[in-house]
Amino acid sequence: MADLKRRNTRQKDAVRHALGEAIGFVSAQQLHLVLKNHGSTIGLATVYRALADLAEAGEADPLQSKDGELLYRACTTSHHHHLICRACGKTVEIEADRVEKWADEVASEHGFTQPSHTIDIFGTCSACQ
Amino acid sequence: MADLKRRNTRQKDAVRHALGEAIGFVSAQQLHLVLKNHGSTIGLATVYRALADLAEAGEADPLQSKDGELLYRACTTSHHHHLICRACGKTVEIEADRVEKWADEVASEHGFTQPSHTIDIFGTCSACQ
DNA sequence: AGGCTTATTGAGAACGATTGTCAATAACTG
DNA sequence: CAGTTATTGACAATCGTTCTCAATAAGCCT
Repeated sequence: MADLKRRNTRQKDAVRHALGEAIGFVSAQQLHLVLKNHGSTIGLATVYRALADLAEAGEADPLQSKDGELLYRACTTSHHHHLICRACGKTVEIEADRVEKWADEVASEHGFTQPSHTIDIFGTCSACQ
Repeated sequence: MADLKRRNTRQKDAVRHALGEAIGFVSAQQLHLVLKNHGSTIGLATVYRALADLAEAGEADPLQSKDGELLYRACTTSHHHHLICRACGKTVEIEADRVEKWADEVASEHGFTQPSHTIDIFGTCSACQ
C-alpha cells in the first residue's frame, strides 16, 4: 500500500477530469458513458479501477446509493459530509465539526478505536418540493 | 401502499424470528442459510421479500455494508443509530438526539424538507484490537 | 366446513453492478 | 532506444438482488 508504483496515464487523467466536471455524485457507469460519448475508448473496468484509486488517494468521495450503486464525487477539500436531494441529486457540502467530535467520543466511550463514520443527510431541496 | 393486503405466513414469521435471534446485522443470504440449516424449505427470494416488508413496516433496520451488501437487524425501539465493529460486526445502539437535531437543522437551513439521515460509526472494538 | 379469490411462495432464470482474466499496450527506467 | 512491467480494454465470471410463473395456501364468504 505504501510502495505501489503508480503510473500516470491519460485514462486516469480523463477520469479525474470527467469527475471534476460532473455535478454531484456520479456512478462509474455514467462516467464511462460520458467518456465514451466524448470519443474516448476507455474501458469500463478501467473507469472502475481509476475511481477506486482516486478514492483511496483521497481525491474522490465515495457514497453508497440507496440501491447499492457506488457513486463518486470529486473531493476538493478535507473531510466533510453531504446534504443530498432525494429528487434531483443536488448536493451541498456541509461542515460537521461538532458531529465529528461526537462520533469520535461515542466510539471511544464504547472502547472502539480507529473511528470512522458515515453521515449523510437526505431531503427534498427547495426546487423539488 | 396504504391498502395493500398483507397475509400472515409462516415464512414471514420465520424470517422475523430468525432476524430476532441474530446478533448484529445479517444479510438476506445469511438468514436464508440459517433457515435452511434449521430445516426450512424457504426460498431465497422469499427471504428478500420478507426482509423488505419488515424494513418497510419498521420492524427491521436496513444498512448498506461497505461492499454493497444490504444488511438487516431486528429493530426494537424507535429511531437510533449504530456503532459497528469493522472486524467482528458487533453492534452497539446509540442515542443521538443532539445529532438528530443537528441534521434536521442543517437540512432546513439549506431549504431541504423531509429530512432523513444515515449516521453510522465504524471502529475496531476492544475485543478485536 | 367447503369453495373461491388472489396474495404469497419457491425454483430458477434474468439482471445489473462490479471484479477478474489475460494478451496487448505503453510508461517509466537506465 | 530497448527492456521491464504497470496498465489497459474486451470479455467472461461473480455476486447480490429482483423477476417470472406455475403451484400453493390465506383469508373471506356462504
